[in-house]
Amino acid sequence: MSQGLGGTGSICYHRGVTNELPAKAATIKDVARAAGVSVSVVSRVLNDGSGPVAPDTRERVLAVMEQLAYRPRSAARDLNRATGFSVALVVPDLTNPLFARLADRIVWEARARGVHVVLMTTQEDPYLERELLVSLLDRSVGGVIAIPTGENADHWQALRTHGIHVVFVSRSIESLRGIDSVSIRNTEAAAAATTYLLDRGHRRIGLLSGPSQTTTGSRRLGGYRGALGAVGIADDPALHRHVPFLGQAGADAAAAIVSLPDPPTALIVANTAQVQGILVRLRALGVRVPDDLSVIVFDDAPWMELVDPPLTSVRQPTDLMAMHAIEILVARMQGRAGSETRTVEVSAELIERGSVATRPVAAVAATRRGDGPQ
Amino acid sequence: MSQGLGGTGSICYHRGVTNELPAKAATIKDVARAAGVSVSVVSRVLNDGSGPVAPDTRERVLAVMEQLAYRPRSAARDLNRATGFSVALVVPDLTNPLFARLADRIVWEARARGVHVVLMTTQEDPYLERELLVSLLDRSVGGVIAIPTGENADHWQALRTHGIHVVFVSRSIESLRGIDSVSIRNTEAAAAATTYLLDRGHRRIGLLSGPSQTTTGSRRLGGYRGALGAVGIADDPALHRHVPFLGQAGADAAAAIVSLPDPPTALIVANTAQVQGILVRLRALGVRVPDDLSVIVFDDAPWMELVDPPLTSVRQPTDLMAMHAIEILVARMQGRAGSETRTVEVSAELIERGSVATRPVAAVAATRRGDGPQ
DNA sequence: TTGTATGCGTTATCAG
DNA sequence: CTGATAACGCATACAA
Repeated sequence: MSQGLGGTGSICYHRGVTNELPAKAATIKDVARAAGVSVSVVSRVLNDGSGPVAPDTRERVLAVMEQLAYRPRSAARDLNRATGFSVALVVPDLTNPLFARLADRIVWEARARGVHVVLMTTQEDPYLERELLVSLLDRSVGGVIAIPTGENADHWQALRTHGIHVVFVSRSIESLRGIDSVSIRNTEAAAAATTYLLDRGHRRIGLLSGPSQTTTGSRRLGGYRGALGAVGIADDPALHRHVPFLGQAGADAAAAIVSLPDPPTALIVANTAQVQGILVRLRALGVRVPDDLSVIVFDDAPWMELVDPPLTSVRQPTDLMAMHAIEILVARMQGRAGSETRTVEVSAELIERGSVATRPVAAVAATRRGDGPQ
Repeated sequence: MSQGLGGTGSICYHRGVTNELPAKAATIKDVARAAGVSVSVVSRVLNDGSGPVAPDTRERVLAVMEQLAYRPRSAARDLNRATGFSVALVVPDLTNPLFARLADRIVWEARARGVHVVLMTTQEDPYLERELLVSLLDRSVGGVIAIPTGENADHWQALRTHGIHVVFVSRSIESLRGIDSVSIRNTEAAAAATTYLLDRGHRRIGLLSGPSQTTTGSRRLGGYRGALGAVGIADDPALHRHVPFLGQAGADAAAAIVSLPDPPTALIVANTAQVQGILVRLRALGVRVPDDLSVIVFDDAPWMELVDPPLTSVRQPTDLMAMHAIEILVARMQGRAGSETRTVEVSAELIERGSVATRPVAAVAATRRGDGPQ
């Protein structure tokens, strides 16, 4: 199945040139002296609008800073402010392409605003998450953008009490009113995916969602139920499973559902972290997609057009979400942004590919609103 | 092809409960007063081995800290040290699964050692990279782990001159001796992949690698050439392309190579960032894999077993690389780790799946070493 | 417009 | 074992 490459030993140490010694960095005082001014003046040219500085003086100071390769020390500046100007990004893990994309864009947007991002991963573990939140109490960051596990409501509150702003992305915590959040319209997205399947003749539709304590888990279930109810289909509990994000519970649930006495003809995989595992299991089970089972997955990824069949998916506007999140957070850190909490919801998009088949069912309700493929 | 979900407007603001006011955090002085001791004592219990403290005194102080929810302020601590104890992680982008995995593991390993990691992405842009490196001169971090673009050798040096340690991962910079690095054995891995194809009867083998100024680009080409030369095959320049990491140059190059008068029967995609695009293009061109063209890709990803056919790939031990990188960096930041630079090279692994066909070529050299599938 | 002095929270150096 | 006190590098009232 696999073979090692490049020899037997897996590690090799190689000794090379010697490291050189560090030099002593210039301080604001050095600059002041070299420029023949006081530290206050230097400080003022550093923070542009903080006070009057004669044009030529500024020029001179700037030159000296350049020549001395002076860089203001962040630790010293932060000591005066209430908190640092960095933000923490707390995500479950980076192996999930959705989270990786979100992180990528958030880092990008943050850089554009001059703020550093310290990255932390919870691995979906509430205990680990709690530790991370506690470590953030050192005020090294001025705010946090997070995809929360769903637990630790008290610790999230504690952060805010300590003056550290919080913005939830993708998921949020229901019991925690008063925290800004950015996400897709989960209810509507799930409802639309369900309706899409209904429109194509499917009547028994399965749903694999995230844990019920996450908003993505509960709301997507809500949307699914709503769409089903709208056409008078009773919710069959056997067709739905809340599965954890990690582990193979998703695959197991998929296997269980397709082996039901009266199996579904379509399946919505609303647990982003589980689509890989579920698809692999379905394949192993010999379930043909879409002939035996139509499939729609959350969320979209580049490889989905390469698999057989190409996957129909719900794509989330990660760029937009990242932008809103960082924008809100920075606004809060700078004191602007009003006192009311902001809840931004953006639309997801259904990407039609080949994993959904049309069922030749008796009578497809002809009274459905016309939101089919364009 | 796609449809919006959840209504027309894409954004929706929702006003909710009011944010509450931040409280003033306790300082070491507050703790000292409340515990009836001096700040020195509190400082000592904070940094465990820094001085003698009576057992019961410690107990009392600890209790007060707990009760006051005291958290030492990082900015203040850092002001004394030479640099902060965080590290920066500089990667091209997180949409590349390899880099995302690396980042995930590095963050994990870092947390285990109590160090924060600030994430930065270069988007493969040398100018952007330079800006980032300059911003690091504020000594907010004590070290950097990076996948360098290949340029900015001077700026990397500058960092070290300012006392900030650097460890390269995956790629390194040839001209920069004296910087620690961790990577796979690129030459050997590429040679092994090439040999694997040779063993299966392929004689015209194409290679799509990264830019020549990156070590992954140059060394993989070296390994490929070496393997070819070892069996007396002349290197045909038409079969090899250095392509940038971003953009569709990879797809274009693939298209060009397969439409050659005498096209290759196998292709090694050694540019990790380009495999998606190249595969999509090949499919669009109607090139059947592996019937028309055998394919081996760097690096492995979970979805590769889902595509048709499942992709044979070279997997990199990201966990191991992450561990070595952070270990070396932390060692340097703590002053341990000798003066000679460390170059760690780990083995990659060939994952055999279905994208390589055996060619019924006249005479497959029977004198090859037996490193076939196990 | 510029300089002086003080504070930010912690660590480290000493003397008790 | 404990407690003053001086850095650490920068920002900022306030005085000149």
